[in-house]
Amino acid sequence: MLESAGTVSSSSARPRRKGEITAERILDAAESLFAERGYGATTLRDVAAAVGIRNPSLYNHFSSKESLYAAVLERGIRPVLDMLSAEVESGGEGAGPGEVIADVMGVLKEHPHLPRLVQHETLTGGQHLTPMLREWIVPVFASANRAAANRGDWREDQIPLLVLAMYNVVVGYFGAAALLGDLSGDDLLSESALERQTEFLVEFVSRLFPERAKRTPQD
Amino acid sequence: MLESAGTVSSSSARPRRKGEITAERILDAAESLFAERGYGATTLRDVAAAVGIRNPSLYNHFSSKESLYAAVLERGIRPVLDMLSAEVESGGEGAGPGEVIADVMGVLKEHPHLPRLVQHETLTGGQHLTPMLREWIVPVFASANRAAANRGDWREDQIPLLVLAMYNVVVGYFGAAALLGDLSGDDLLSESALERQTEFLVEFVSRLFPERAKRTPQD
Amino acid sequence: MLESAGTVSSSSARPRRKGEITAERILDAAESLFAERGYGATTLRDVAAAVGIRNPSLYNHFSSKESLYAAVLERGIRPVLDMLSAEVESGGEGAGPGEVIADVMGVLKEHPHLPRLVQHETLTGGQHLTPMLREWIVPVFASANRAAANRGDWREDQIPLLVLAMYNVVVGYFGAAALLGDLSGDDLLSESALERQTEFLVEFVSRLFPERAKRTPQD
Amino acid sequence: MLESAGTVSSSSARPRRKGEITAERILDAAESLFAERGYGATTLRDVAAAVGIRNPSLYNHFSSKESLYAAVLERGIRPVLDMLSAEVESGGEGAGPGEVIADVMGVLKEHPHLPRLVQHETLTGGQHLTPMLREWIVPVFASANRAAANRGDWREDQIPLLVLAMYNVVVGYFGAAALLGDLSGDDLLSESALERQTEFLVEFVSRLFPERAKRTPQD
DNA sequence: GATGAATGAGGATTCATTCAT
DNA sequence: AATGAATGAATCCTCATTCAT
Repeated sequence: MLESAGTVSSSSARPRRKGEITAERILDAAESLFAERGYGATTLRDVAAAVGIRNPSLYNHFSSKESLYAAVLERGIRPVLDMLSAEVESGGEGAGPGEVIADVMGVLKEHPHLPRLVQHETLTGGQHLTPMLREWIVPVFASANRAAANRGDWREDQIPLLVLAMYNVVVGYFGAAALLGDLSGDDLLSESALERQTEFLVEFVSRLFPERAKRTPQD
Repeated sequence: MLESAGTVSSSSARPRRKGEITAERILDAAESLFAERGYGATTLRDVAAAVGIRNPSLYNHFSSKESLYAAVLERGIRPVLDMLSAEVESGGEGAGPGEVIADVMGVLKEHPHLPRLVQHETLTGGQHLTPMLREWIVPVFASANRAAANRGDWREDQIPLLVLAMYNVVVGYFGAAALLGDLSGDDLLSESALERQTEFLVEFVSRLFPERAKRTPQD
Repeated sequence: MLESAGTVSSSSARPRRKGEITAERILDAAESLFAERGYGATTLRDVAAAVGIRNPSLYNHFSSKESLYAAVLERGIRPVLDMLSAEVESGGEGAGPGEVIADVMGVLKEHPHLPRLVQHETLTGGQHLTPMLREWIVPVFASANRAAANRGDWREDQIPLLVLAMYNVVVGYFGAAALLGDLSGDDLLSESALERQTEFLVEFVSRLFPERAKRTPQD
Repeated sequence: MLESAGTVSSSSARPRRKGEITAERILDAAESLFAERGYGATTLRDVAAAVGIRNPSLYNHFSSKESLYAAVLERGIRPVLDMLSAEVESGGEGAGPGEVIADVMGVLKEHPHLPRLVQHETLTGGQHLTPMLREWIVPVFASANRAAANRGDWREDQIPLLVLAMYNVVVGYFGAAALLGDLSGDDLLSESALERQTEFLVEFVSRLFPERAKRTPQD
């Protein structure tokens, strides 16, 4: 998931300075812990311990807990937004909802902490979302609404609810993974489980937008 | 359990003692704050302040933060479980998915903090869920699975994912209300918004289980 | 030790009112706890719990923790002082050190908490000893010094140290009972153990004041 | 272990780091306060104040109040045990009871808080004594018993009581010092007072084991 | 006489943060 | 870049005490 931070001494293509790599390791640890416990319940001591350094050393890389959190969100959310932007820019024409879902799942599979991170943030009102990130949410939602509206299958005033529902289905799966995994013994984040979920989601949207053909002819 | 706190003035069947009413107010405040911030990020000082008492007075009613949290979960989740149990006991025959959804939304409308509470709990792995509550989750999930399987519309191995998806759609709406309300200006928890969401959900499930008749040829 | 507080309804010679008996029970519980833990580490909640009442009810009988403590000391120390006074008043002539020791042990046997109580008090500098009690200590010590000096067996400047030593031997036995009992399994406060200790003490002092006859002839 | 803290100025063999010296000062302050008030009645705030640091800084050196207490006991009791062990190892042959007493007093003179510390601990049942320390008590007592039994002056079943008595005489002196000093104006812990007490104790034991020659006819 | 409720003061402990080294 | 030490603020919780009932 995180190419083993092990010995970096060796010759890497781009030689990272030690500090740089430490910052990265801090971000990794913080991402995991913030995702698990949320901002308020995560302590910098735990982050430092996970990295293997002492508490104050974090301040050599991030100026405060808030800024570390912002950096984690930034780094985590960026690729998703990039993907969605690309999707949007391409007009969303080629890609049906199934393809979009599959693409999203592809990105999330590589960043499995992100959805929980976002859910924590969402639950608490998104107070820590940087303004920049907040600015992204509205247009992404809007373009998703437009895309969905294009399908023509739903009443216009239900479109936002539908988008929200899809968001919750996708993101909620990751959020529930810990508890359900604990209760059932299955690992919902395993390679195969994620594949099954992706397949399920494609089927899921295909039922919600049944007549894909309908859209393109006259559009 | 919480007959609308409305007029406390006089002729009540069971005269509440002062402490009882305070305990209830503590539960109310705690429910709201725990729902907003989660267990770890909620401070007893804030709970006390919301009730209008001093911090140590909480301990006249609850022996610890944990026990207060347990009481909040207990009180909040009980009615939902009761409703679901009733639904299950009635064999689930009469009620189609739409009706169940509508019933669930009816209960949640009265306990709008509950879903966020449960989402926080879910995200953090449910460590604070009392064993009693954990015991409930599995059978409820199982019976939901059975009910969904009866519809015959989905591949068997997709049924649990479908149930989870429905759970996330229903619960996620409440969880996102704060952030979206903040961004869009709409109050997703208003009477009308909840009605719209309920209506949407009925439509939503009707698309996922399209041919209701199909199931009960001989029933 | 405390004639079973059980049902008091019955006709006692002196009919105690309920409150009176409660105060006594409070003193009993407090004596035991103060002896065990000392003043600072004993909580009124524990005292109340031992009596079977709620914390604030103590204030119907004693105006504060300090005054309860004073009452415990007062009640406990009084009989010892009385005995010692009597011993002193009788001129100390008839009684040899052995008899005095035996008498002291006889009293302490009935008040086994007292020595620990006094030791706690002594260790912390006796700040809580009521002035009245402090006033007693000096003359009792003085008369003990005189009695010991009369024996003529010790250098005069060693007399106070000798008295102190005897005091420590007698009182220390009770103080060590808890720990030694725990380590060895024996109950140092059992009837038989106390008898053995008394016998030992008589022997002990007889060695320290070997020539008892010496004193009386010409005195 | 505690090479007289005297001049810290400069040329010390092992250069102490600042933290090390602070930890030592914390131990000193804690030893004094625990000895004065016992574990329960001593607050970390007072310890910190005595050291001249703020309360939470203690946690940079000791992980909890309990562990600080354990460290105090450990550091304080160690030298006494070492001395007693040496005494025991040397077979106890050469040294008569008087010499042992004098040696013990020599050590305690350097650690005048220790006896009170131990008395507090003893009074409350020794709950805080680390298991390691508890393990020491039994063998030390046993070897003292053997040594005393060797003298042949006492009935065998009185030996343990005799050892306990001697322990109480020695330790009790320090415990009573505060109160008696307060009442009489003398400082029982002054150099001269301790010398007088040592001299007294030698005399004291010589009376309890009068005929030293008796033991070693053939030795 | 007893108690439920309330509370100011304080107790141990944690946390984010700073700073000299 | 890392850390040991220090700390103000805050956290959960306890305690002695009060007061209305």
